[in-house]
Amino acid sequence: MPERMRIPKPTARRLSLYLRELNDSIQAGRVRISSKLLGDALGLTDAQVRKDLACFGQFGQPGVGYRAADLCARIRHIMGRDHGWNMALVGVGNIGRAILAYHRFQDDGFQIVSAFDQSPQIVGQTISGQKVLPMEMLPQEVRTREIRIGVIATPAETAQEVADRLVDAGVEGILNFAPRRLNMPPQVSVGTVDLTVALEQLAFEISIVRGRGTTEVGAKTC
Amino acid sequence: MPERMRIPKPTARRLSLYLRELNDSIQAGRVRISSKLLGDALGLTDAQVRKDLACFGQFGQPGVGYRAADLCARIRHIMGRDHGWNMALVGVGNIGRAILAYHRFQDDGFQIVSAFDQSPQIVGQTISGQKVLPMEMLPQEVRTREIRIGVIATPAETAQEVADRLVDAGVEGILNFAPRRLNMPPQVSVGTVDLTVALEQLAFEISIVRGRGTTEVGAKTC
DNA sequence: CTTTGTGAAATTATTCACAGCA
DNA sequence: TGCTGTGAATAATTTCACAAAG
Repeated sequence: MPERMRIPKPTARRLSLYLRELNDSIQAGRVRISSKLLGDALGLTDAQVRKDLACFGQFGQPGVGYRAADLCARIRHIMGRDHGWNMALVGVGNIGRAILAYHRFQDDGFQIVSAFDQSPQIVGQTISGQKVLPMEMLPQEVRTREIRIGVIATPAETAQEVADRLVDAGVEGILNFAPRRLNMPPQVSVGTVDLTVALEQLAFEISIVRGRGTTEVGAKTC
Repeated sequence: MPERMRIPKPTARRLSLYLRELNDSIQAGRVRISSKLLGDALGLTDAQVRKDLACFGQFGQPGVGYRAADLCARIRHIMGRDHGWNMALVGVGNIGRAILAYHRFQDDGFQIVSAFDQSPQIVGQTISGQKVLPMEMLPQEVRTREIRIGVIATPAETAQEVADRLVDAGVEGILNFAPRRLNMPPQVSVGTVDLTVALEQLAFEISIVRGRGTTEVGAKTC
């Protein structure tokens, strides 16, 4: 078997789903699991699951399936989930507060260890156990607390500036909740959670499902 | 030019981004806009932008570009954004409260008009101006308030059941914040916002960018 | 008989490149 | 010249289908 390869982006997205389903299955007492079973639970074909897993080597047994615990540990390691990730939150408004209060993150090994806000009214308050710090302390906090991920929960207008400051401070990745595309150097990874986009996509799908199968102007078969 | 066609899923995702950028550009006083300009702002090629827009007919002028206001109106209509969408929120915990407080939704034409919770402790409270109702009132509210979208912000365990009740009540689409795949009839559209998946993808990308370009076991060139 | 791993085929999406219009 | 619309080429992803292994 060859050695180096590139993981398709869709595969990377699904990895997270495999991990969750695997955890649930193990919790439920399952010891072995087949690509069919995994796929059915997630709405994927068995072939898809096998192709995805094959990216990381071969640890299934023909005729038997995968050992759930092994597979799970393997994927956890691949995804860097076998250790914790310290995160800094910037922007303690509505969304920021929800993120601070959302303890599932902690359970999953992602911990917000520092929170920042630009507003003097908010700095100094303690919210969900986090004392909100002024932006000036960002570089120092990233260094001393080994923060690797920045979470942006500011309005769109300040998102790019905050992102730049996070990168300067040394984070390796950014999770962006602001409805704005971030311009970042390629060595910094960016993930986006955009509620408006999610809603608009949904509205679009609904509009298509019902009534006009397309637009009324008509266009070619793309 | 032919008449019916199917919109590629990636195109549907980008439509939302075009709309936002177009709004910003118009706000900034721009009257005409080219595929190059739009693409640069969003990190896409000009060809990509043109191909996407071509799905809905042709309204660009060679040598000139698109009339920003026209294009914007066109996309708004296509996406069903030329009218409001009434939504029901189910689950008024951390995430639910954040969604209620997130007034950007309202600005964008998506309005939460009813909120529900299973817990007797929460039912009856007024949160961000919404009186929380018991689940029993769901069908009636969906009917009388013309609710078309259900937003699920419950724990994973109850998400499927809530989804079923929303569908029974008559919603056409569901926005799911619970970390669980929903099994739905095909005529109901589902959008998912999954924070853990977003974070894990980010962690995965970071792990790959630095150090090992792949896993140490090595696999084939997928 | 079941299920993996995987080439080969099919499908889907993106980029190229250029004719034609302003 | 600048820019759209689009067929043709390319690239990426998924599905098929089957040999080999338990």
